[in-house]
Amino acid sequence: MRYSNLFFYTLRETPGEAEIASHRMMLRAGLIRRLSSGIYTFLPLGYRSLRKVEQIIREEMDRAGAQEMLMPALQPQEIWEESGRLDIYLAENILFRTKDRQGRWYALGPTHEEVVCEVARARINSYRDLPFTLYQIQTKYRDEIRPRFGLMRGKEFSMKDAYSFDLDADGMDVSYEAMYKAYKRIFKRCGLQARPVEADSGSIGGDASHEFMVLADSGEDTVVSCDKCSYAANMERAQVGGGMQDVDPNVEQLEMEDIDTPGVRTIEELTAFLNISPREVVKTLIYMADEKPVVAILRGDHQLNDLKLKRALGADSLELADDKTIEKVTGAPVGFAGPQGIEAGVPIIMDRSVSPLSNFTTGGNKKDVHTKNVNRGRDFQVTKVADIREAAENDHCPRCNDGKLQLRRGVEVGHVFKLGTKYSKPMNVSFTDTDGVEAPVFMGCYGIGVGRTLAAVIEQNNDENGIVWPLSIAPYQVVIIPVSMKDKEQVKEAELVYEEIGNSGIEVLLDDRDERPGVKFKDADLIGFPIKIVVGRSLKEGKLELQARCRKEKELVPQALILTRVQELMEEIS
RNA sequence: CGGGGAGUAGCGUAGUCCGGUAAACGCGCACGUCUGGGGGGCGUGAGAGCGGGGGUUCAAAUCCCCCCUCCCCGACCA
Repeated sequence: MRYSNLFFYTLRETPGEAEIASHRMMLRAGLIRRLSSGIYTFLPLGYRSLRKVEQIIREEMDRAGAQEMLMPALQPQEIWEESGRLDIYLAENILFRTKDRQGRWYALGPTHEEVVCEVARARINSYRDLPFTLYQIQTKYRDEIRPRFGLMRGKEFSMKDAYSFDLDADGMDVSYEAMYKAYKRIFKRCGLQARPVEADSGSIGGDASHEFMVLADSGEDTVVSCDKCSYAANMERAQVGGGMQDVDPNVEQLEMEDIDTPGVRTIEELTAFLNISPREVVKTLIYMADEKPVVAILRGDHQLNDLKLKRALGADSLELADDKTIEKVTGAPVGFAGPQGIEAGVPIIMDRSVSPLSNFTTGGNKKDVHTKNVNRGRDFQVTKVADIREAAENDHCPRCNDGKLQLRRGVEVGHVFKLGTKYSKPMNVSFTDTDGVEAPVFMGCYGIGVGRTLAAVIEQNNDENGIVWPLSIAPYQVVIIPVSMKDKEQVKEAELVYEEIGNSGIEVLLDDRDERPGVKFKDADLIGFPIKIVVGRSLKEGKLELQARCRKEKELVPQALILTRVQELMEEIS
């Protein structure tokens, strides 16, 4: 391809809409263009890279034994009723829906569990028909609450989604493992450092799941990892280790005492008012779990993790209680709750870190009053002790003895789930086993955000001049720049090299624009082609300049050797 | 949806508080010219009526009302 024929543009200045590196650079390099919030056009250069990511995914999925198919984006609403997910998705307002001329409802698929189940059950009769794994690369539609960061979160986005079907849980584990391994290879080939972390399965549901995270400051998730062992988890799920010591029996339990704390509601206000550490305070939160009030208590310097609380309670829904409920449960307005004197029958869930505390300060369950020297056992009883707080920097690792937890930001590029029979039961995907008994299949589902992966690659591979594409997914592998289009010798040589390299199967772009050299160099760096050949002043000595985008050094290569040297360099940087 | 910010030429912005009579600047674009190894110089020129609608006023980018769009922080997810 010649620049003179290429549909592209680059922007000198950063469009105001872009905040993070990948978004900025994709706009500046002319890879994508926004049509509307969360909706993007892939321009030719960006689309080439996107297709390369897709191709890597295809190769690795096929290698893992999965089979590609293509399901419809437009889905009749009935199948969503059948799986029982329609209400949930409608409540979340995430579906793009439309009616046909007959008034029937359709949804633009936000995901494809329902459709794939419909397909699979048509085929599966006997245990002999299992196992298999299907996948597709499809555009998904989700009315996201907040699209952002360019390709990172869109209303329309490309996703590879795969679904495995197995006889039983063991089979499912094998399929899961195969996908897990394939994912590692996919991200590695894309030039990404992605790390699998334990994850919450969210609205897709299911038992176990891992997310593949790319560490980046711009990431929307927080990744918790151990500095000594391999433990890593999404903040949503991250456990907290450390001993669960009990109260020191030698500490004398002092008399409870009320303190007047007018207008003091938050932990910050309280610790400032009393001049004590938040570690000596117990914070009391009132939640509604499945419509019933519960009390959660944790140390003043900790944050509650509501997903963990929800799991500890085995609840389906969990939300903060409203002011009215809080008054009813504690007898005081918001901000003065304490575990002592809670309404009878309301369960109290205590975070493990509260266990060793004695004579602590907490809300007095009266307006403008806090109470000190509160003690568990004497002053209140807990229903359950559990790990319900958010992990914090330097917390103990839950898996190894001496590790400390670290918090980093990450981008979720892939997610693998063990679904079990969550969809196969309602969707009636079953088979007859060897005993002639009908049983539901065990499913897994496996997603990769294709565009998001592309963005993550740029997030991880860029410098002040632009993108530094890994060879595997660069829009073109090599760019040839004749320094002056007025120099006939340079132009002639550039054309020859362009032919030679192109004929060898390498993807090459010739910058035949009559631009000043600085412009050509800047564009090449911004778009980030892995290899650059400059035909310039050294041509007089019969030499060409060769440079990898990811390296500082340039080398002079005799004309006759350029193809060989390019091939070697490609080998070196891949 | 709650909180914060912003819509002025293809892009980046100034002007808005304190209304004032051809809407400014840089980049990009076109033409000419000098140049030709990191977004070059000089000159000439085209391009917006200020997100949309309504109102106030002698006069509105600027003040008031309504609406739309975009970005950032939170809940959601690949």
